[in-house]
Amino acid sequence: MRARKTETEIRQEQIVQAALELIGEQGLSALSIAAIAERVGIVPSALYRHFKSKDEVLDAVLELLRSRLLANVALVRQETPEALQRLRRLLMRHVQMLSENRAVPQVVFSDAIYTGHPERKAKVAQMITAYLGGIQEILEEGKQEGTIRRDIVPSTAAVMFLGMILPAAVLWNISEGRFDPLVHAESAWPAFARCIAAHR
Amino acid sequence: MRARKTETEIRQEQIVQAALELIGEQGLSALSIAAIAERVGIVPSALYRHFKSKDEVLDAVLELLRSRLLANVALVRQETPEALQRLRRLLMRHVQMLSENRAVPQVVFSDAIYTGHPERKAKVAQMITAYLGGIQEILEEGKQEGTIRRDIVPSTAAVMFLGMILPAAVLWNISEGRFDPLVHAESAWPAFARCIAAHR
DNA sequence: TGTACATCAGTGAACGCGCGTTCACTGATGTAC
DNA sequence: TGTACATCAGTGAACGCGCGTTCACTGATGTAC
Repeated sequence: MRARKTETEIRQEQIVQAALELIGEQGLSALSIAAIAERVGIVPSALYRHFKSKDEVLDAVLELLRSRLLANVALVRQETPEALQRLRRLLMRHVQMLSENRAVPQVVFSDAIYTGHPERKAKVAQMITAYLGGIQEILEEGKQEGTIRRDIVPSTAAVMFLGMILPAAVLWNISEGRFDPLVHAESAWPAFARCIAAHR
Repeated sequence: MRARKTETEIRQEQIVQAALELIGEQGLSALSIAAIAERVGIVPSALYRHFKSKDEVLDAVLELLRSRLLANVALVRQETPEALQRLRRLLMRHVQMLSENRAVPQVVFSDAIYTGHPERKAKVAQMITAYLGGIQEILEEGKQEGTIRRDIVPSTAAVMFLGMILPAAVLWNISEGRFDPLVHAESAWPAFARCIAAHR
């Protein structure tokens, strides 16, 4: 059966979305042009009408993840002015993003996306650095407000913040969903907050 | 040039070691039988005198990593009796292990080692669970000693402990070594310790 | 309103490369006599 | 001490499979007249 003819722009979105889902389900290493095409409902060679190569698809996937990741930081800044509240919400948002989008950690962790592509590795590095930068900024502001301890080093605390998310993502992935990142985040947050909050 | 004939037992060790190094340098997805053989100094087909398949090599690599990882926990228990000191040393040991052995995170994070191999995924899961279990035990004992806060949930704190290591490993990897896990660990530890230590 | 034409996404066959794996053969090493 | 033999690790050629990619052709869709 011949697939309905569809504009390139729409097909590109469908392709990136399909790739994202497949990465989340089976990991990046199992991602193939054939699988993407099948999910979109076209034949593998038809995909090349919309992307020049598999690499271009991966770049587009990366770009989508980047925008979603950084959107969370901006969103949280708008939601509430207080540093600790912002971080708490960011944590919850991020953890929720995980369950909706298993692809995030799969891509960040994957070596396949890097090897032989230094510029792509740099892009992921930049993406994570930007995210950490956002967290650091919130921490800095909190220090000035007086809600965050003075002796907290923002760059360290930002990485520790990631430490509530990354291991949870790994465990969730490896335990076939038995480990619940949301439960962990809710349990870890009070300890983390106590750790960085100024004494009342 | 023909390679010197060598006992299977020795060659197996060489092969596993070579695989471990290659994974650390280039990632699991770039690991090939040809590359392993070249590093050992034999021809690809000769590798099959010592291992039945690439999967068997990977299993052996995994087993080696498992034993090294868990050895750290046992070692630290012997070194010192006090819970906080044990954790501190475990952290330092683990971080140092990272710099000597980039393969650890590469394997744990890789999806390629799992896809289509549920029993191997289970093995990694078990390996991480055992490691976390060791940390939990130390925490439990610390609570009984009175050096660790009563309201700390050991399972949560154990995952947070991993949170000082995993993100550091990712950042180290992605930043091409610019981010230093050891520096991070030393900066993060006081905050973590304050977070879980009982008030004096 | 109807017809001819241009555009471009979809198709299936085929190609080529990388890579794990097999196999018949080689030759080094240790052992039996 | 010397010779014949068994064992088994090493070799290179070849195979087959998966997968990304190309290409000539098809046919749906929208536009010009």
